[in-house]
Amino acid sequence: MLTEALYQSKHTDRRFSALKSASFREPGFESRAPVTDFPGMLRSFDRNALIYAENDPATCFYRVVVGAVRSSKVLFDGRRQIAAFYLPGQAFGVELCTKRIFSTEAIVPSKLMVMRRNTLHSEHQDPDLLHRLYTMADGELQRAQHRLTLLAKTAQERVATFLLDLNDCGEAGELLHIPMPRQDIADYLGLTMETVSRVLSQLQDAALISIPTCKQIVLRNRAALRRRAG
Amino acid sequence: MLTEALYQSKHTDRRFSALKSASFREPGFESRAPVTDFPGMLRSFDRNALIYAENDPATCFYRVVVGAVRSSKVLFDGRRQIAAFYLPGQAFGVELCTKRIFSTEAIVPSKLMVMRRNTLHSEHQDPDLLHRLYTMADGELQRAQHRLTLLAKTAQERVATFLLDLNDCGEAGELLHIPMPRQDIADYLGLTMETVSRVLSQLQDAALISIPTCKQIVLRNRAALRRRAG
DNA sequence: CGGAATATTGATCAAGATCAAAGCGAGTGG
DNA sequence: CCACTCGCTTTGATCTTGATCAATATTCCG
Repeated sequence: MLTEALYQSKHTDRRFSALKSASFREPGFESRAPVTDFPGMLRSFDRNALIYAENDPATCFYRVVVGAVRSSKVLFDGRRQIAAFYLPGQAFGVELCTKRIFSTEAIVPSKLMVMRRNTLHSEHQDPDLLHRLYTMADGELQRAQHRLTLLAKTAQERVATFLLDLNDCGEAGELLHIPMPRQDIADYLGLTMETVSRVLSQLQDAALISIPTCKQIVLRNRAALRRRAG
Repeated sequence: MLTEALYQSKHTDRRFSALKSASFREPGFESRAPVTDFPGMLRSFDRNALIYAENDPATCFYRVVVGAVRSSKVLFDGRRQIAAFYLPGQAFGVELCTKRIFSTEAIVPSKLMVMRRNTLHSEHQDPDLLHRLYTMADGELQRAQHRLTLLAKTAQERVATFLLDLNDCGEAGELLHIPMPRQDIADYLGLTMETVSRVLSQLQDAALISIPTCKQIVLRNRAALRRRAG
């Protein structure tokens, strides 16, 4: 199944109109990074729309302008592992492989800058571009390796780590906007939805955070949170 | 603390003699990849010798010629997460970062090809080399992301995955040589030593593997093992 | 042969999963 | 405008997996 951006383009209009609906406004997820240095086409994706699927040829890479994206893989029996979340300003799909290993989906209605990779197979001609791709892949590697330490951590530590990481890549403020549902967080951390929810409640009881709505979390005591993150 | 290869060189002679001892012979871990295409110095490291430490400046990258290497990180309370193992033919330390995020150590007496990175900051001059570095970092990324799926897996699945992965990067034969102790496997998979040992025994009882000695495992039924790997 | 390090096996315990029910909130239609 | 519904979240009760604690067995050395 080919689901790369070209396929998506058939539905762009419908999706774009969906984007304009009132429900789209996601405070805290406006574009923060300059996108002008990233030539390509702007495309819109509905909530849960597939951006590319496992085994698709890797013809494009992407940068989130507005919204949020998850990359994931489903095991034979339905368990799902989320490999990464991408927020505005972050690039993804920069791996050098020809076939996608994870599929990616929009978590909320999102706008992505899409760049075709075959315009990049002139990579050898443009060491600068090559270097930038390498740098992006390297960032991805750093984050993946950082996440491997989750294997050694408890549920509390995993959730605390998640909140702090999300805080680092979002704005500096104490109010965190959580674009993804609890199930996504669970599949990202290797826990169940229920455990994530329980741990968040515990952290609230301990006055480390507060949860005004389930999509908003206030970090009340980042130092203590960092201590619990291991 | 600076522990890059230059520091190590002080001890090279002593280590090299250790390497020559009879105990060094590690069947199945001879050099399999050509190293001639990898200019650099050959250095020897004792068992458990530090190759570089967390926070060291990243001045070199490496390729295993003989032996086995682990890269790891220790949490504040002593828990350890192993990020990767490197076997003969595999390169490591190719991240673009300036400071090391993980430390690396020789698991058994090892010989490494060491290449200084500052000879590489002429990267822009050599797009071919840049491309090769990118390719290596990309391989590292693939493996790290693959390993993230461990978070969703049970102990049996983790151990089965480990055995198959080790088999993939070793020779084609059914006899697997395990250079690392059980504790390393445990810290790699996010389990305890005891659980690793128990699961291996279970797999042996189920006739999927046999364990002639604790450093040797025979894969008796790879298809079934793959099924258990999730 | 002997002793230290590493591995295996057993018994118990606890963290997190599972199963189940209730609560909440946003969008829909009467 | 309110009630209804559907999807998501929270909370509770119980169970299972893997951790922990402890003893024994191997292996690898000098």
